[in-house]
Amino acid sequence: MTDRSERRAEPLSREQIVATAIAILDEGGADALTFRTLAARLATGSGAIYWHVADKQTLLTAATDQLVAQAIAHVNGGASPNEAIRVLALGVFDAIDAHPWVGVQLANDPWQPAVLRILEAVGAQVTALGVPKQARFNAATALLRFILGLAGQYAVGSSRFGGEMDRTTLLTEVAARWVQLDPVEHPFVRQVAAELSGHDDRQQFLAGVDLILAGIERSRRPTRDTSR
Amino acid sequence: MTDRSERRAEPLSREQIVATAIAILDEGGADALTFRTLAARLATGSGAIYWHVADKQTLLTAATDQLVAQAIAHVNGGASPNEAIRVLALGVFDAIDAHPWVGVQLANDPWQPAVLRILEAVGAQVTALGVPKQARFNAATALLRFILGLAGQYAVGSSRFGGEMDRTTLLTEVAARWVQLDPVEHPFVRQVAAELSGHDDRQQFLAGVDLILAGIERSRRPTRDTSR
DNA sequence: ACCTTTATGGAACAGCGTTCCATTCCGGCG
DNA sequence: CGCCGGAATGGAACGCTGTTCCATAAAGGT
Repeated sequence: MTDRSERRAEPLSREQIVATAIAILDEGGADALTFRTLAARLATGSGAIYWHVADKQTLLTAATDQLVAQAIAHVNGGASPNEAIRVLALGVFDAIDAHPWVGVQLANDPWQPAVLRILEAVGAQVTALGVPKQARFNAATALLRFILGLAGQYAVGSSRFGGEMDRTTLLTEVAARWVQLDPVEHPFVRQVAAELSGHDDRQQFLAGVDLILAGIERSRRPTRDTSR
Repeated sequence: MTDRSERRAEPLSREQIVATAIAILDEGGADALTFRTLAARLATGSGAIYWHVADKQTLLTAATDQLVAQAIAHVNGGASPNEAIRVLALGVFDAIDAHPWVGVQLANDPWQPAVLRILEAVGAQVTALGVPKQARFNAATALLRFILGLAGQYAVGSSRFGGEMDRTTLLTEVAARWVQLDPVEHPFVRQVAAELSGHDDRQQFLAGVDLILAGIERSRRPTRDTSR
């Protein structure tokens, strides 16, 4: 335009932009982050952001990677591999629980750095478990897919209901919808609805991890398979 | 505007709209479907579609539900529960393989009818497996989450690369990127990259399912857990 | 002193989902 | 038979998005 104010006191930086993006996402969910709200919060124009960040996808990927990295940084305890995997999985779980938009992001781009980070950590523990080399990839990706499946599960809690209700009321509402389903077409879901409202997501998640761990252990010491 | 042509020969219907949406999605991927392209293909205006379909999310949910229903309709064979679960899982796998946008959709909304359908079918087989009542929910959702994790995995193959390359070249490209990673930070992923390009997604998926099935079976006949 | 590079921020653009509304037709009622 | 309310249509318009463009400004090298 006509006159232009002087250059900003504190210059923009990629770190600052990512941090502000995380703050907006935490406050308002996945939909709250736009380049305009971001620019407003940073007291700049949307164009300036593009000098530091290629596009929105890159920004989301960077934000996700940062939180996941924090979440799984403290895993290398001296515990057993099984226990390390539980700690690792719960770390990701808690990160998604605290920042539901991370779940959306993890589910939507399976080869982003954050996912690689999780796969790497899982793979290390699977290796430590003594799983033979050819089976490691399958075992690690099975665990990874289970964790990312959770990510999708949580995606809705924030995006669909806008973070306005907490997890318990959400589950109760879903359970209420499930009981009203057709008993002929959905007997199992109906039956299981009762457990839904009172259950603990964290515990259920851990049970799933243990199920896979049991499967890994069992496949390492094969017994006769009576089911085939 | 001034003059208005007569009413259309064949009236619109929800079924027709969903079918056309599926066709567009199959041809151009998730991004190809807009209410404008849809209206153009139906030879109408975007506004008319809203009389039959509430919004885009509803349309996507309906399209996904239809394909998933087809995919798992023929499962109730007389085979063993384990085998039925494999057939079921592979049915979903193949549906996502044939229509990658279904993967995106399944991953993004965990409580849509299509997901309920899968959970119901899985739950029925888990019940038939003889899993005790309290453990059924965990077992079924573990399988479900694994399948939905796959859904996310496939989401990118279509959305990021626009369906321009097939799965093999995509995997080769990912593998090539993985080998160039920092050996200190990503030893496992680097080591595993070699298996990635030559591997069979379907087989790996089935191996994961078997891993969980083994875990379910093992937890039904508990042995001493040496890992805790 | 100059000119290139880095950096900024606001305007502009194309496209999206959705809403609005004038219009058309059909079925039932007086 | 005439009419009229509501089902259905389709195109314009709205507000918003991610992204691009560009005039500007300071910093840095020579």
